[in-house]
Amino acid sequence: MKNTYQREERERHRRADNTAFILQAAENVFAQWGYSLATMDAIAAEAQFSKATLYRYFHSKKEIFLKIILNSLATAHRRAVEIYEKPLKAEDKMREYIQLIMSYYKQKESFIKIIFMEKQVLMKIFNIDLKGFPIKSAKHPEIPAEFKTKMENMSKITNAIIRDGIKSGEFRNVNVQHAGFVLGALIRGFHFSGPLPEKQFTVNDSVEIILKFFFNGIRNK
Amino acid sequence: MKNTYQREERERHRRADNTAFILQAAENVFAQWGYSLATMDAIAAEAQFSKATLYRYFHSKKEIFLKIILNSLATAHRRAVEIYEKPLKAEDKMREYIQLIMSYYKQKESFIKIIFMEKQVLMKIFNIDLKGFPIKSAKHPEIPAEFKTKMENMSKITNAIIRDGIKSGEFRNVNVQHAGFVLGALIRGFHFSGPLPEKQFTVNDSVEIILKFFFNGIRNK
Amino acid sequence: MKNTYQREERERHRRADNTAFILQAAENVFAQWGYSLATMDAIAAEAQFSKATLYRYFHSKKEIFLKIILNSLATAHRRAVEIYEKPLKAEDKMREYIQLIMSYYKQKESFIKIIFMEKQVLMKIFNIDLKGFPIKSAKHPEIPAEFKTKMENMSKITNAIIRDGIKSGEFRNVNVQHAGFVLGALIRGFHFSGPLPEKQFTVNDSVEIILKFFFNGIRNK
Amino acid sequence: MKNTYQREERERHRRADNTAFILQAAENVFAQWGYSLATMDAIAAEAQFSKATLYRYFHSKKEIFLKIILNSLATAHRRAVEIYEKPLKAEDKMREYIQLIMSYYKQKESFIKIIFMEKQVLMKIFNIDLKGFPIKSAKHPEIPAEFKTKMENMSKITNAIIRDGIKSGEFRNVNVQHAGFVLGALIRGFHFSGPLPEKQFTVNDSVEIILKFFFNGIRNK
DNA sequence: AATGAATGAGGGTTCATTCAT
DNA sequence: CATGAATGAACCCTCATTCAT
Repeated sequence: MKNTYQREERERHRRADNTAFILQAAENVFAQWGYSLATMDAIAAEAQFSKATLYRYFHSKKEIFLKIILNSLATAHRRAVEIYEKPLKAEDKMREYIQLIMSYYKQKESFIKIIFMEKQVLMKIFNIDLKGFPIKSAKHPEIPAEFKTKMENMSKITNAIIRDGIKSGEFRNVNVQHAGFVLGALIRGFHFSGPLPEKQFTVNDSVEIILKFFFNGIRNK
Repeated sequence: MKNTYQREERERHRRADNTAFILQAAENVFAQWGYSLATMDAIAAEAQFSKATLYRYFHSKKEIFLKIILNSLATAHRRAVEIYEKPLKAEDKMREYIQLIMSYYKQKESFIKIIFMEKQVLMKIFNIDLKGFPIKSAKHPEIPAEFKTKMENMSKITNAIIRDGIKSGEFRNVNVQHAGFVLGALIRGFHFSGPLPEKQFTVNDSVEIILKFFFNGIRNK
Repeated sequence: MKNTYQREERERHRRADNTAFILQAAENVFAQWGYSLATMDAIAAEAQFSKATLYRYFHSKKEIFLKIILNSLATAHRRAVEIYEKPLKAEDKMREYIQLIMSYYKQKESFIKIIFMEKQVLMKIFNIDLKGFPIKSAKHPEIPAEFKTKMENMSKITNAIIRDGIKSGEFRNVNVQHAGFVLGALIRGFHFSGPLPEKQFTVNDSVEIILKFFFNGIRNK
Repeated sequence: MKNTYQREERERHRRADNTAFILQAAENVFAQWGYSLATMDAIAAEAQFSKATLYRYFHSKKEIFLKIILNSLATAHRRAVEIYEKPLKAEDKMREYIQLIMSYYKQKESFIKIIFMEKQVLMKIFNIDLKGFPIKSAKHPEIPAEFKTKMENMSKITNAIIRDGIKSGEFRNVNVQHAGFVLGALIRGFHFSGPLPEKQFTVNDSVEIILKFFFNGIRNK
């Protein structure tokens, strides 16, 4: 009896391990090639598994991609909350927050791209066709909601940091929504800096530049 | 209904330049699907031409894409120069410039996204393989240079406006390179605002928000 | 352990078998249609595989064709050497040699025809463009050399037989190069007898007729 | 009245001229590329006509090819008859005949190839499918007969020359059918000498070598 | 459980042929 | 008559997915 239980336990562990391992391999491949150009062959090779084995752990390429995005968002969100709860003044929270997001973007390159690409592409991945009808038996119909919630929560944290900064007198009494959006835009814009290799700042440099300008502006007083 | 309208549209172009028409159709498709997911079938359908006909006007999918990028850049660059040469003070030049770029991004739909997000694809299109060696008899060998130049010129204009503003005392003595990059990032970031439909600002609102924060910062003095 | 080994062995066999099987099917199709008119669909149908499966075994149509040519030449060459090394007088060696080549031509159906008739195609297959410059990253760059060598070796054997016959006094002191070429031409000419169904000799009849005329000529002395 | 007649005459002339001109252009293209690789675009370019115009003079690529073959055969046949009727001794007739055929082969390269290619390919061109049923409305159902007759007539002339030579005592009393076939094979074999560029004899050299060996054989007496 | 083998459904591209002026 | 424009049908090849062991 105990034997059986242990065996199952072991199995479950192995399965979980393999799942994580494959996801990591897939992440590498997606990061290098983007979604369309990444092939299951490449993922299988990276994971040192056979292609068919991937299908024992995931239903489809889409599902793998989805899992990675959601895992990824969950992690980022968790860390953002941790930062928010630290006993720091707003400026320092914001510094850490920007640092987090920028590293996150850098690390999760390809997914971030897809997220910010056109809705339709994301929806294609989500098995939803463009007229609004689900394509055949959509296997993950509610997932976009989960995705959406996670995304919104991230921006709520940004806004909260700013609001606290205003309350504490560190920041001017700016429109919080606007300021939050501007900060998000700055980070996004720094990340998606185009195909030209010049002007590549390190994460730390980026953070300081963003902060300097976001705090001070350029106007001469 | 849309069909009929498009057919008529095409009729009107009868003896005129189908090239432009196809490019526009392709632009729509690319904007919606990105490069890899866009098919020649889809482009043909959008243009109301047969797939084979596309090949009367362009050698390949790559070439179509390339033409769109370059046309697009050329137009934007021309307008940017016009603005720069207007006799305005820096703040107003900057306002017009931001307005131009934002409308341009909006008009070219999310097509611009591909430039900023699908580096791999872009390199494939430019006949450059990912290990850095050019592949076979590239039919557009100098085009990356042209592309690069255009892109750089755009950022030179941004920098020039800022530099002039500093000289005239309108702006603080900030690092011009950094300021230029921050401004570009702001614009890009505003445009690539992700799949969530909330917080969609009009172009004019966007411009004012960008200006306000870029000029003043959020720090309380 | 032994089981595993045997399984692997079996697998290896099956793979080799399939490869051979596909090559045979392709040979039939090429023989019937020539290179350009032969389609991968036809080869797949002949081999009772799906078209996609062919690409598990070969990279391209070119490669299939190439493999067939080289296999074919290698076999013929091996047999020709065997004959040459037999302890026979020149006339009998020549008889066997002619018989070999004719059966070989017959067995390889009119596939051989492509070698002798579709030079342009052959050069395309060898990744050599028609103006004489090699195209892109040729995957079989040395193969033409291998091919050429094999072809030349065949004619060297012909010449050797004739030279030996002259030395032994069986043949007149003719120009060896010319005689060898004439013999080769006779065999080719017998094989490529045109679309008219008449005058089809059996291999044996062909051999005897060739020998009779090649030895005696038609002049009255 | 006379005007009308002249106009028609002129028209007829021009049409005939254009036809001939296109045929010549097509011949050049076929000669260089073979049947499959030759495109209507290439023929149109060579003829300096538009592609559509070709279709005013011929129904299809096939028909063009067919016309060329038949014209070509007719010409060759006519010249062969002329030679046969010359008051020469058999050896000289044969020399001229071989010369004619070899030059003809050289000049009509690609067609000769097709003629000696597999029956099925030729039949495909003749609009006859492989099960023996004509494909749709075969536009030239009897043409193969015309073709066949011409081919047979050529070999009849060969045989006649040999037969006359035997009668006059110039040649030994060989089997005429065989000798004729051997001669034909020699010529074909010389022509289809494979993809290796070596051993390319001029027509005149070829003729002399063929004659020498065909007359004398290689046996030491 | 794991995997090598197999494939259906497309992808971009070409070309003989027809259409419309 | 001549032709530029248009296209359907096919071609070679790829890849996410399923099958069979």
